[in-house]
Amino acid sequence: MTASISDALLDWYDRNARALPWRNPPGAPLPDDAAWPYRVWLSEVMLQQTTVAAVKPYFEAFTRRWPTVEDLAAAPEDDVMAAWAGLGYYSRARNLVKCARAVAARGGFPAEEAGLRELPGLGAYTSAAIAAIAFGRRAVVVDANVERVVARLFALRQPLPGARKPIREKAEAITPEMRAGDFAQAMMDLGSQVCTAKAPRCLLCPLSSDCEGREKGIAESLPIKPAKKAKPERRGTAFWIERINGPGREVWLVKRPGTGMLGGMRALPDDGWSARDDGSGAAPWGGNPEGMWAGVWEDLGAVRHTFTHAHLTLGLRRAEISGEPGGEGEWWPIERLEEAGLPTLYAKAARLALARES
DNA sequence: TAGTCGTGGTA
DNA sequence: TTACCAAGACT
Repeated sequence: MTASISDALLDWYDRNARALPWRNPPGAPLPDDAAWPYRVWLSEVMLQQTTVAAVKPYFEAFTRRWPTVEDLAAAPEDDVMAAWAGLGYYSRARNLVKCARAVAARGGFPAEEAGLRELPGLGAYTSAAIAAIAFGRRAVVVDANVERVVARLFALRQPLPGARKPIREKAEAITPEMRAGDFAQAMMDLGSQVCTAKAPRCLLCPLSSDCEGREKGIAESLPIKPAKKAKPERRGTAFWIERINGPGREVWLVKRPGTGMLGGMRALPDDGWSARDDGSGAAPWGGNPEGMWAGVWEDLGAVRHTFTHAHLTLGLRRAEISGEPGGEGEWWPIERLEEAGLPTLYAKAARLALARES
């Protein structure tokens, strides 16, 4: 019975696999290409908590700019962070560089799940996925799609996260010896296109005749998840400091601390807002906005942004100065602001500031 | 274990 | 508009 589940799923995958830039066609031998594990690894890291549609342009840009893991290992971390801007979860980008350098130093990716698991940014899911997809190893690959499909297939009513252990056991039981990589990707394709979180399309499902959840009429309600906490509302202020330099204008950018929210990313200076606290309203280099440059501030309005665990209303104030703002930072030509790699929050603020200009 | 950490699409 | 959520890792 368990063997027939993987057979039915692989048959479905052979006919319905999505064509993706990082994907080997179903049933095809592993590519004999030194960059193949690199491309699998890069795609898997990018796909962590991130949709296929969002990843595609970043994957194309990264592989065009850094075709091999050695190229990425040699890149300045700042360049990689800037290239990652907009994709979110920026600790992934920091770990990406660490991992690339570790892999380049050891002469390639480990082919076994245990070796992969020791690399920065590779947890249980990603190491299993790379072992199976890039190297053809039998590995039990469990992501949110697999959790959903398995919970429904076996009518597992226990709520998450407690259900993780029985889910893993069931996933282990249906993972085939051969084509484990295709099987993993088939489970994820099924979860994203057929066995979806809302309104599963059981009529199209190759496993519907095996599905206990469907039989019992509870598939759509599974897996049971804990209620989410409400996001707090936060307020903060960012500062758009501009100067004229020759023919062009420049804006003062800072770099955020390496850890925490938007860690390591370029940003506008702000008043110290965080997911836990409102900002002070004061500029970071000392004094309140009415002090040092009394009267020079122009109120540009505010942008809204939602993070994983907070809503933020970020007010924006503008000043044009001739000296230096003080503190660490750099003047950045506004003409080339796209290249600064601002995360989306500050990209929104920049659009607001520039919409008010000229 | 539970909290932290982005973003954009969708209903 | 709001709430959910997507190929999770780390602490």
